[in-house]
Amino acid sequence: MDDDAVFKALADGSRRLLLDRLFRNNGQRLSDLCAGLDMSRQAVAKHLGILEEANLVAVQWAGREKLHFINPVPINQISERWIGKFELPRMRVLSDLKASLEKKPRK
Amino acid sequence: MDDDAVFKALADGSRRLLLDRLFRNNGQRLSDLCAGLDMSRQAVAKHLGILEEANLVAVQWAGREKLHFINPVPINQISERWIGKFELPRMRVLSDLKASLEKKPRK
DNA sequence: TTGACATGCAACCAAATAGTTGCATATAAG
DNA sequence: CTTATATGCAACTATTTGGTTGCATGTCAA
Repeated sequence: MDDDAVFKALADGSRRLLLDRLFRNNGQRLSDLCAGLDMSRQAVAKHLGILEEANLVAVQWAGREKLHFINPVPINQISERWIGKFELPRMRVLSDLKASLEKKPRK
Repeated sequence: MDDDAVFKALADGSRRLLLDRLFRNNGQRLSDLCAGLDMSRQAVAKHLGILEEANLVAVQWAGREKLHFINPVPINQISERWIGKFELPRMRVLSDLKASLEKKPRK
């Protein structure tokens, strides 16, 4: 329900990239996710922590390895609750805009 | 196509609130949008500028009044291109997670 | 046990962000 | 014309954020 944490987590490109990677290959370790990322392990760990905090990533320990799994639920919630709000009446809004623009002379 | 600007714009609660307001009542002036917002007019103007930059808000001048209109297109693009990516294979990912968790003993 | 690997924690730093205030400009109204 | 309204621009500030480094802890393997 904390959509603020989700939106903030999604605001960073590195974090979106991490989600992309987990999407392609779920259940990776921290050190796997670091590979080729031009930033330190600790930076990646922080990003993953933020994603975890936003409940976008779930974690499972296996011995000394921390496995990361993507959790699509919060994204679906945003899509359904907030984005859907703008999707559904899309045509109405666009036609309102068109009408408003036509109400005024072009110049 | 600049999804980074859109995500960053959506990351702030005040800006999401402004979009909510425009959704309920499209084509408002800057000073309308300031009402009751516990922040200065200039702060609101900055937020609207960021939304405009991200193409989430379109603007039409009417004399000395600047009217703001919500633009749902970028949100739809995100929803379709990026969020849809996680929505579609939702079941597969969740069952992967379930399988992975069951692979390890609970404790 | 010893050493290598995987991760966590904390302090620190630079850049970006959200907000402020003050002043300028343009339009509408009296 | 004068005044009030609607907005813009710019400088400044505090907080947040994304990143670093150094060191500590825990687990696997030889």
